[in-house]
Amino acid sequence: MPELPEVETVRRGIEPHVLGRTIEQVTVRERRLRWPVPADFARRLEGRRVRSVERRAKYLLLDLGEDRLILHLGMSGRLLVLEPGHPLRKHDHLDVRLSGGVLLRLNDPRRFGAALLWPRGQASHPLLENLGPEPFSDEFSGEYLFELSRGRSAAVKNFLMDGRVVVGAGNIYAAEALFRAGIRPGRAAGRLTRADCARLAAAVREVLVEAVAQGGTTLRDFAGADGAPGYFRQKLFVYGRAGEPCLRCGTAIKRLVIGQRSSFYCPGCQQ
DNA sequence: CCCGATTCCTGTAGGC
DNA sequence: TGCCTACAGGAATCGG
Repeated sequence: MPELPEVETVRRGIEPHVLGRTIEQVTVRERRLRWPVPADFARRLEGRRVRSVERRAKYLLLDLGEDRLILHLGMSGRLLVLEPGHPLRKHDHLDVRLSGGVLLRLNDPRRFGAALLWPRGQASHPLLENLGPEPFSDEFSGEYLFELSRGRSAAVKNFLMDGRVVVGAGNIYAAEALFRAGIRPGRAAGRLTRADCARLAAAVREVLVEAVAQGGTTLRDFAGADGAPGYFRQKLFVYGRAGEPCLRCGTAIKRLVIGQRSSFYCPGCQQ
């Protein structure tokens, strides 16, 4: 389930292999991703040089000059760096062959991912224009969370996972950040105190930094560009641990459904 | 604007 | 062994 740390891990994994290289051939085997891959996708990529590899929220952005390539891994997407001619596997939807014998391959069983183009002439892209701040930016702070959450009745976990509030936190890291901040996931966002928000903003940054350092979290599907799993799973305090003792206080971790998603928390550590 | 429910999709796990 | 169902979830979209 690629959240910010997983996408950043993929970005770091592909950057040294694709930066500065020229796209020689593009193969689209399946256009039906989250949105259809544009009909002229291959034509607009071929011959372009990769000028930068960046990440915004959970999107990968490759600057190709005339266009920026937007890639999203959905929840089962993998972006692998391979050698040309690597055997095809099921759900290998997209191949980008670059100079120097590099093959960038998108595999995505659930097809929630996306491969789109953002023409240079357009100032913004609809998918990117309403995104909130990056969690590591100065804009994202306890005070920011406090002000934005006033009057909001939504559960703080949903608030945290709302990309208009802050980007990058999905189900796993929202749960872990709330644990570290000592806040129950079902609490109304508007009832958080200033101190709660300060701890929460710090916890979000902390958990994401640590997860990036571990190469992300692999539960089942996720792999970096080299196919290796992430190791943050070993550092999860609550996610997926319903019924198990809290690593901090020993109380049994509880699971409840918030916003149609499993949520996990420690009744002892979180109020 | 805000919020909750629904929707897309396939692999996997659990029940019988 | 095989069939069925529930579940996993990023995030757009829709209805209230």
